[in-house]
Amino acid sequence: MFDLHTEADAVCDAPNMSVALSRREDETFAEPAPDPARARCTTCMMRNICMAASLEAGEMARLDSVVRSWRSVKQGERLYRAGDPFRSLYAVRVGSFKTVVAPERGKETISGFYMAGDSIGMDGVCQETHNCDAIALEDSVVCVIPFHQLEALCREIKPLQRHLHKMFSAEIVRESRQMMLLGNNMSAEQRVAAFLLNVSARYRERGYSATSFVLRMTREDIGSFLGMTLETVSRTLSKFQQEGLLTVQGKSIELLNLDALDAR
Amino acid sequence: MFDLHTEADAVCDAPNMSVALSRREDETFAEPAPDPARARCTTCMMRNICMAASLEAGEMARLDSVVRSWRSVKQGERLYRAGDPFRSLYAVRVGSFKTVVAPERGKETISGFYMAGDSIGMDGVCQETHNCDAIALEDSVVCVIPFHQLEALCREIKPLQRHLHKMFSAEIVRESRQMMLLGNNMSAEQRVAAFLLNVSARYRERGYSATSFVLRMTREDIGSFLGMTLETVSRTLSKFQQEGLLTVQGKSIELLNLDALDAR
DNA sequence: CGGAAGGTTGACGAAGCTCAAGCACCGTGG
DNA sequence: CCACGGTGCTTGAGCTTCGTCAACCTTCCG
Repeated sequence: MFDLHTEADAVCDAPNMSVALSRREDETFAEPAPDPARARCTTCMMRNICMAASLEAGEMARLDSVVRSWRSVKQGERLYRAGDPFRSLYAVRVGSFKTVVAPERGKETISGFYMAGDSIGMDGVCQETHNCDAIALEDSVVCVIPFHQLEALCREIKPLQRHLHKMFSAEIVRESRQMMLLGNNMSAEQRVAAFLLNVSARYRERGYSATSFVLRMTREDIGSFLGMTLETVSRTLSKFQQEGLLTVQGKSIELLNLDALDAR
Repeated sequence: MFDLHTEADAVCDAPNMSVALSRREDETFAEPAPDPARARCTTCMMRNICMAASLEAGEMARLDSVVRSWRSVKQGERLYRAGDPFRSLYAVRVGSFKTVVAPERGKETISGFYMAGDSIGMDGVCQETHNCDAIALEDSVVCVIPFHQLEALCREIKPLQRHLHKMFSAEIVRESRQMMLLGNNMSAEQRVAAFLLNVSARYRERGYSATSFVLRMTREDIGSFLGMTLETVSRTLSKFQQEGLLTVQGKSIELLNLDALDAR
């Protein structure tokens, strides 16, 4: 039921997908029997932007043997919570997630949005404890990548080690860009425009339309991510619509003028 | 001139240090002759919070053999610039740095402050190009850690690999905390208080006073880092002083009530 | 079909930005 | 030694943007 063909379909149809997935991850379970239906990097649609990127066939097969299980997470459910022990990285196979950081005092903040092909959980390595909640924005599926095994493999496969380091570093760069967006020399309009262009670019990378897409998150999520209120997000989108930069209908967005958005 | 004893002195006297350091890094130079005066992790005051943390003696010696050179950077000079090819991580041995990200358009932003024992440059891994400028806030010295060699060593020394991954992850966590601080549900007062407490804690970790220290950066730097103007930083500090939370005299700060600051 | 969650829009106020003026500090050069 | 200029810091006044509060609408799902 999850062979190459239907898997490809599932990925392509990700936004509407609601296939019932019954097999659950059990990370403490020692050595599950080989399962022809389990995750396979070698055939995954996301292999070029995921952990396996730039590996040769033989190396990818070895990675395959580490990524033995996947897990399905329903909309609104948590993949992990802050404080959970860290054991694995997760590669989003289908669907999308938000990560939420909650300070001791103060309101919780969305620290990132992740879509198919992105990896989640790297924040957990340093204290061996997850540092945020990861919540599914829609019904989703992730590959489970046991971190100790991945580290062991990285000691043997240089390109995999290199790739893991690049993933860590890319997350650092992504966050430092986000910090720049939040640093108050950027107006609400600039932030929303930058956010839309970012989402657009990521859809494009994945082969979807760069100009017409559905935002999986709420206005409140966007506001939290961009450091403003949901009202301001809403007003800004309305204003952009009035100016003919885009059309917005609830969560559906159509960008009409990427250049003008970029010029903000 | 840079043996165990004077090195320890140099670290302790970091803020006032102005020793003339003449030997420069030459990363392309293949195999410099062993130099008794070069950096030594085994005897470095910072070894417990730096790259070498948690290594055994033998392992540390191997790391030593990779960290063969250091580089001195005068106040205001750049350790590297955005766009420079990435080859090495740098561990701050003496002094302190700020990192500055500049977008295509828009004002540049301070993305971090780094003091002795911190490592800089992990943002460069993902594109093999530095992603920000690193500028010395005072006359400083860094250890040069050629990244390819470090990766090679990580494939052999598991605790070093683990430590490198934790450093990456800690940088991610640090940035996501900073993003939370910038997300606008925090007032200027809360941000400044959190900043001061953060600096305080880092001085404490390094054995300096947690309540009395000199800020090496300008008000403008702080403002950029915290997402506000230098005027607001100045006003906030003045207000804290009026309320008896601290005394401020230019760059010299004395914290009088850590708990009250924390309660902001 | 009804209720809850999410989204839009308006009115008002306040936090913090901008602009401006003046002061303190420090290294340089006469 | 002091004068001087530059950089950084402080403080004030007015203004703008965006947050807050509130009312109402839309959409979705059980």
